Amino acid sequence: MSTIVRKSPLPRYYQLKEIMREKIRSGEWKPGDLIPSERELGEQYGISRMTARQAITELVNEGLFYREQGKGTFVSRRKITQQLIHLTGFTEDMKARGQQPGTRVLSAEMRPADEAVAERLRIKPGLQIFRLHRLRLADGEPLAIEVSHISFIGCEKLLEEDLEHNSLYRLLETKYGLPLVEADQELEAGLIGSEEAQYLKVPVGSPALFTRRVTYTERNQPIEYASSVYCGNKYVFYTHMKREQLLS
Amino acid sequence: MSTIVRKSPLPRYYQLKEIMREKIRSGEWKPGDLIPSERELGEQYGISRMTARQAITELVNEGLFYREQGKGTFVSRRKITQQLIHLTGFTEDMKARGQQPGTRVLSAEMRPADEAVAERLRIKPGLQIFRLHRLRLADGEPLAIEVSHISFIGCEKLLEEDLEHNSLYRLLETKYGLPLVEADQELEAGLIGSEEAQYLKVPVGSPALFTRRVTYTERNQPIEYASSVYCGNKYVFYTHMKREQLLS
DNA sequence: CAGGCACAGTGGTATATACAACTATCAGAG
DNA sequence: CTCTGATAGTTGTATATACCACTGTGCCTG
Repeated sequence: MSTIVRKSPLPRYYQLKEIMREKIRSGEWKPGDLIPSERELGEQYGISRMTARQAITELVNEGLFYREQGKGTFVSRRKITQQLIHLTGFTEDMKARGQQPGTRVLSAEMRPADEAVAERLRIKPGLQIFRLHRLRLADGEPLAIEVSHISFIGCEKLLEEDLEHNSLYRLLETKYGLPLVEADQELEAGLIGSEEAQYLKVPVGSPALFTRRVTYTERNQPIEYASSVYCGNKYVFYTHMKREQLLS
Repeated sequence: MSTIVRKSPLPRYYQLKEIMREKIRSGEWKPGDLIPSERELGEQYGISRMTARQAITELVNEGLFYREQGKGTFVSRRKITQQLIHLTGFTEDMKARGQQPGTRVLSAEMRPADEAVAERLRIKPGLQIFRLHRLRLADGEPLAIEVSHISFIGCEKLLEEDLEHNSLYRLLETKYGLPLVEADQELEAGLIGSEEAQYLKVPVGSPALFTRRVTYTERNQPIEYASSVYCGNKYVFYTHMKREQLLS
């Protein structure tokens, strides 16, 4: 069992968060399970109840747990609430769900934008853009196919990146200085086609969730148009909605 | 100035949250402003630093404040256009899309909550709840089937409402005084089953978009659990996402 | 003048403690 | 049998305290 140490550079509540995340990932704690009480966790790891409580509270906020007064704290059945109104890439999304993201690059190339893509990226058709075709895995299993079209000055440098082990979004934001501010996304139900069926290892005609997303950097500049096909029976999209703004 | 009292039924940190919200609403605290320190707030309102900190932490989580270590806590600069994902019922949703909503009530009854529903509504299994089964039309064409489970004190009065010509959400908010504040929704791709196929007039095995939604009224009290099946080829779900950003 | 250091103020982490509110269970009274 | 009350265990709220990490200021030294 992992232990929590004083000397570690990381705070104790953070260490406990990671330990509990791992218990979910590994399946030791399953959805609906009652987890040990705050006092129990504190005692078990040699930290105070309030510190354990802080770790739990943050995971509750992230949607991994829910509490019921007088009864205890439980592992969520739905995995995410708040977090997903936030724009996340596949990598971040999977981590938030407690699954291990994986990627296989099927192709990466520069090529001219066709009309549909050009319109979404607000560029002229025929301009050279970076096109990335990836198979996405969760815990090693094929989950989705994603085609990204990226357009910015110098985007051909992406050809030299290792996109199997790096998050595209993280790269854009850190190395290329392109903050991803917001995105418009469409979701639609459909059926798996023959080409996708091979990659995803499911029968043709299985349910599929199609998503199309335009991601914007600063000044509402479109930078990516991505279209994905998720296996319908392996992926649930979560969203959180608010009725009215708290502030006028 | 408002004060925080011990006798109040509401917790102190909650009272302070409301006070600070009001300061933002009223313009006393403007975006970018430095707010008083945790110690200062505690002293000012006669509560401990940790209690003040809890109030601030929750407002940070809600995006109203951001903290900078060593400097202080500031009012967020971000526009409050955050709530781009509006919580809407079917009626409002269709109107926003420029289509004519229609409804056929298939059944409306009181009956005991099964385990799955009870958990989502955070009530005990077996409690009597209102169950509404509706076929939803857009411009006269069948679009979706929706089953709503509603639980609040006096919900049996809904049996007498005309729910073919009134929006359920509007009724709850206006007549029953139950504001619908937010909702968690799941979306998943699937296939149309035989029963649904008849109502929706599409072949069995057509693509379908399944949604499950828990709607909350004040104080995070779940009030409705609705599960819907949309014809996959007639409905697209739109969402707008923002990236969580460190403002500084 | 330039650089460095001390200091005060801020949020960040952590503990110990106490009681309230709520839930489930069980024993006992009626 | 049913109802009541006691009880133990849970999360929820609240306090007091302590020290750490980081930031800005300004004084002091070189």
